[in-house]
Amino acid sequence: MPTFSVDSTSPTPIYAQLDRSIRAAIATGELESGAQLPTVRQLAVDLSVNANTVARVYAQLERDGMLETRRGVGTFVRESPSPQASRAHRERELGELTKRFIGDAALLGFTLPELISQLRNEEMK
Amino acid sequence: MPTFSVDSTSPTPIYAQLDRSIRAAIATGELESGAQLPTVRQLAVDLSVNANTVARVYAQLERDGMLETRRGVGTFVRESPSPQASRAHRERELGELTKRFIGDAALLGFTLPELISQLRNEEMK
DNA sequence: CGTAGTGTCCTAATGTGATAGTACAAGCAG
DNA sequence: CTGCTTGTACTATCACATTAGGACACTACG
Repeated sequence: MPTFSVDSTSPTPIYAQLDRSIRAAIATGELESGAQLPTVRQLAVDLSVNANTVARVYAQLERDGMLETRRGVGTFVRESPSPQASRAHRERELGELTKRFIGDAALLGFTLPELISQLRNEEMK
Repeated sequence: MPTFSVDSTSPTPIYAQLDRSIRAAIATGELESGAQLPTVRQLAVDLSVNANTVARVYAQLERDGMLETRRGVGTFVRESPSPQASRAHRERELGELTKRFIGDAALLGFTLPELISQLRNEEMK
């Protein structure tokens, strides 16, 4: 059972935090293909947020092809959640993402080795 | 002349992004003690943001003791902003950055180990 | 003095995020 | 079928973020 977390005091909207949490959980393998996510109502209780907020995140992730929902059954991780774009395109996008990540973290005073160990921590979760 | 940046398409409120940018600039020494910040109106133009939004961030940072404002003169970095106070803030921001990085990369189909090796490559440059 | 530049304050309007509550639709087990 | 659980849809309400525009207070400078 995955454990998502949101911070209701953060200026970042709850839906955005939950969206990233779920994407990250899938990316790290914490949520495997076909795994069932908590029900809308259950996750709402666990996170102390409104069920509508959870439902909208699930709906958005389904629109994005990450999840598959079956009415009356539950919500599951899709088999092939990553639609393959061209390799070159993906590499280029990743490069930009990485550059931005490093830049933002550098503004906070973090160095590259610290970022790597941070990702390792995520890997261990 | 520090260069702050905000992303109006991000779900994170502009005021929060700007707040973070300024704190980061001070924390990293990019903005030294006593340095003058851009004027409220000028920064608003630079960032394509409303002057009220900038003014409120400045006011908030002054309440937090980071800045000092002098009417009719400008806004300046306070002499001794405590570096310890920003540590928890930095850790939290790094957590959000990391989660976002992983989530965005997941959209491209990249997994955590791939991200780590990507950062390793950057390290070698 | 007058002027320009600065921060501050105010109102109004719009859009979004989050909530509560209710109701409906689809699947499964008895 | 009945009952339960699931996702979905809708209204209404509240709070906040952002914008526009204007007005005011203070300071430096000629």
